[in-house]
Amino acid sequence: MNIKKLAKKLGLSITTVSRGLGGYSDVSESTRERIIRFADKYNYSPNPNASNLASRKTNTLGFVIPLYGLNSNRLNQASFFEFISGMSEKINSEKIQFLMTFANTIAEEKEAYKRLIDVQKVDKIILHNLQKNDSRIKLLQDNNINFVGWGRTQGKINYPWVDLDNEGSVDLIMHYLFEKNHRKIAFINVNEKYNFAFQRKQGYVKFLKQKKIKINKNYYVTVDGEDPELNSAEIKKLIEKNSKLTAIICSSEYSAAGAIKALNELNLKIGKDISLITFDGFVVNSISSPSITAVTHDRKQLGQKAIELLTAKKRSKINNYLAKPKIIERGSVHQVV
Amino acid sequence: MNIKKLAKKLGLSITTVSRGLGGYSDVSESTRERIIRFADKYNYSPNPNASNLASRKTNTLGFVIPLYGLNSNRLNQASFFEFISGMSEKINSEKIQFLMTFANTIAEEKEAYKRLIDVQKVDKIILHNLQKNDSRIKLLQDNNINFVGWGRTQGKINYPWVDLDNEGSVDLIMHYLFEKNHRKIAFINVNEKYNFAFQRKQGYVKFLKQKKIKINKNYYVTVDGEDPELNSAEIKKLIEKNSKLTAIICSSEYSAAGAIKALNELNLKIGKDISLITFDGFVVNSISSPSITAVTHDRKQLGQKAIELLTAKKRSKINNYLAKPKIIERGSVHQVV
DNA sequence: AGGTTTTTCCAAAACGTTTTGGAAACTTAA
DNA sequence: TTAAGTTTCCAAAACGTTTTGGAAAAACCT
Repeated sequence: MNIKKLAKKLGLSITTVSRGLGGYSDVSESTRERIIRFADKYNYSPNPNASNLASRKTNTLGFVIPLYGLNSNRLNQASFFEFISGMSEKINSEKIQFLMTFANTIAEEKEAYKRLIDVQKVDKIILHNLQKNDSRIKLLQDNNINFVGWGRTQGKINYPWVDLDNEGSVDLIMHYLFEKNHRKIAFINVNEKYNFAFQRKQGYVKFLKQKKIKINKNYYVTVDGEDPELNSAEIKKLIEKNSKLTAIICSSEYSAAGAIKALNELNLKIGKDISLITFDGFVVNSISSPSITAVTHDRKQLGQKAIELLTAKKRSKINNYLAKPKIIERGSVHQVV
Repeated sequence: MNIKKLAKKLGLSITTVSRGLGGYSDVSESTRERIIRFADKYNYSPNPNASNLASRKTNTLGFVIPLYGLNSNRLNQASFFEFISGMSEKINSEKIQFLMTFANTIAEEKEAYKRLIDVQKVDKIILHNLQKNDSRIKLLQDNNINFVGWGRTQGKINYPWVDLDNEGSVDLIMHYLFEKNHRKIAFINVNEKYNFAFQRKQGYVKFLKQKKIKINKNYYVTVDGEDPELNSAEIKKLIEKNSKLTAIICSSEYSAAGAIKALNELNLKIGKDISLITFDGFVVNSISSPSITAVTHDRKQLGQKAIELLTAKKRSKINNYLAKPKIIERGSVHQVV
């Protein structure tokens, strides 16, 4: 079934059928309804290749998943599912094609974006894991690609984005811990080249400054996900060195896992001898006992918003969305006496 | 840049350029090289929409990820990444478009397949989570879709597939445990409607029969991923009831997590008081201390093989691939004295 | 040299849409 | 009643490829 046959069955021109389905005002309401009824009946739906070709668009959204660095560890990959499945829902209601691709190295990632643009001819992209100064933005703008960032940069460039409230999250956590009388709080962050990590550090630093507490450099460390053994060891060292520590904040699933392991090995009871609070905790909380208190964002909604911004017709003033952090209390944070 | 402009620059016809890039024998080697050189120079790559339209193919591969039942739990979603990233590598070298979609319910999943076929016009599909008798196979065959199954059914239908060696894996585990003098071995499986779960049970049953050990029905239980609390509770009950148990096999990340939690709560030391061995263990092993011994398959390779079978030109006799299971020893299995 | 085969190229049709620039039919205004 | 405007439709061009059915040129025989 194609538009030609359908037009014949309807006794209409191809043009009218096309415009009718497209919802244009130059076809009367009554015939439009008839067209849609027939399209339904004969299970017609326009060939996307022909449609895209004719309309000089591709209507295709590209998404690159990096599997190196931070995301080389499976624990940290969990959050993608949430985000992507959020996007997916919105994508299905628009008529967008969703193209996903993986990259095992930085080189591959760059290659992947080029491929998406040059070969696959995507005209939309969701950019993520933004660096402080991200060269990809220029690439996309130069190629006139409609994009939304999942994350912000530090540059002055104005572009639509959605993001977690990274600074706010840490602030929220710090307030929460402070109320439970924690004062010696370690923060295990990820590499600050990721802007979200930098923002989280800002939250930590600003809170302490505001409370006029001198920052103890031994309490702050960054770990990447690349070497699992190193991770746990690093954290263990941190805890051993700083015996007065009462709480640990983890910026990734991966470091939370490392922390749990380290604390177990040091025979410190989580939620009793020492407190642990993590970002996300998608995975770790279903394993550890007690479950781990976490700060989370609705990542599914974040994915939905990203698509909304991407497909918004009028470039309205509000071209971004900041998710609200929420603390989910479980059993891993105790009151200091 | 398009083929017309490129042809002009080359002083050749559009046909020759197209056929040259397509590697047809009716363009001489020397001009073909020239064409490719020019294509490279002017960064030309054919518009996939036009190309697919003209060649009456879509060259698009569809993949549906279910997020309900077994896969509603994030722990169990980890294995998808491996498989998909394996596919991805092969997909990039062929010129296939990869379309992914999510489904939160069975109804949505059925809808998703229909959508892929009717609307998105995919002509290739990787089918997975196969049921014992899977109605989707007929749907795909009726619609003349080229597909490869990740998993087998019980029907007699001949179709290309890749799969884990489910029966063999359990057999391998049982031998392994047996050699360490385990005799009271529980098996926490997932719902047997999934054929892979059924196959794993077969492995368990057959081994015990072969060893002439009567099957203790209390030692076998299935848990889905839908209710986290239930999961851990169920497993706890199983352990409490059967105090002679020396080892537990878990058929999913999720039940392994439940088991770890249950054992912790019962104050049983893993790898000392009781042994634990799990399928995959992608996630759990990086958290638990001691790490969990696991049986694994190379899922990345599985994804690669799936694409290989999908794109194989000649339907050769060998249209399937069974991955080899491997036990990765960590610290969670002890010797029974 | 003349005929035959092989190699190398190309013009034109086709794929299934969308969009442009009217034209016909119907309404409204004077 | 007629001119002007509005509504509703459509023919034809365009999008960028692939493929078909030759034709010209070159190579090979005898």
